[in-house]
This record gives sequence, C-alpha cells and structure tokens, in this order.
Amino acid sequence: MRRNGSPPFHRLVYRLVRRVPRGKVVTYGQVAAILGQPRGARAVGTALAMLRPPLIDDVPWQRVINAAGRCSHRDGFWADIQREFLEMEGVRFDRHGKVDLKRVRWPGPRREWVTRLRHVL
DNA sequence: TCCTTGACTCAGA
DNA sequence: CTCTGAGCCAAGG
Repeated sequence: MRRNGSPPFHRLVYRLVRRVPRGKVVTYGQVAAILGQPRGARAVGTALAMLRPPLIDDVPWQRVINAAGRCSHRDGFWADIQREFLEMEGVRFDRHGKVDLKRVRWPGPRREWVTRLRHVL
C-alpha cells in the first residue's frame, strides 16, 4: 500500500531543473519558491548535491546558481566546471565571475514564475 | 525522533 | 565590496 503519492522534495527539484533551457539559469531560492518553499533554498542545494559524483539523471545542475549570480560550491573545482558548462551554453560571466541575472534568468521576471509553474509540476 | 550537514539567503556592520 | 550571524529546510545517520 502506498502511503505517500507525493514525490520527495529532491525529485521535484530535478523535475523543475530539467525544464530550464540551455543558456538560461535559475537560483536556488527561485527553485524553492516555485516549489512552494520560499525559504527552502538550502534544501535545493542539498537535493542537487545528491547528484554528485556521477551526475546522474540528465539533470542540468549547472543551470542552478546562487542569488548573487555566482556558482556556489564549497570547493572551487566544481564551480569551475559549472562555469565552463554554462559558458559553452552561451552564458556570459563578468570579470567578477557573475552572470547578469536580469538577462539570463528563467523563466523571466519574478511575477511570472511562482503562479504559473507550480501547477505544471 | 534528535542531531548534524550543507551547491542558500538576507540583513548588518 | 567583503565578512558574519542567524534563520531555514530536506536528507541521512
């Protein structure tokens, strides 16, 4: 007998991240908010961390960055890998290692995400 | 169930 | 702009 039909949080995170198109990015807090958890940015990081090391499930993890517009990660290694992947997709970084969220954020201005996307998930 | 861990964030200094 | 501290949350032991 199945007790809980709702997928665990990290699965929802993967579903959403899989929809982020090439050349676009989302922030941890944004993902959390869309999933109905405005304060759960940290949990989103936990979810993505579970993909490592094999980087499974065709989840474009590199498209998730922090609110400051930079690649997070504790060690610089994966942050560098992430930046390289994003640059290959056409995402530009300034000399401080930041992207222009105003331009590359998906799916556009804040007013659009939460309401429309939550239902689709 | 309690406790610890982080790919987080925001307000302050 | 950088550095802290406190708040927050799912996972896993």
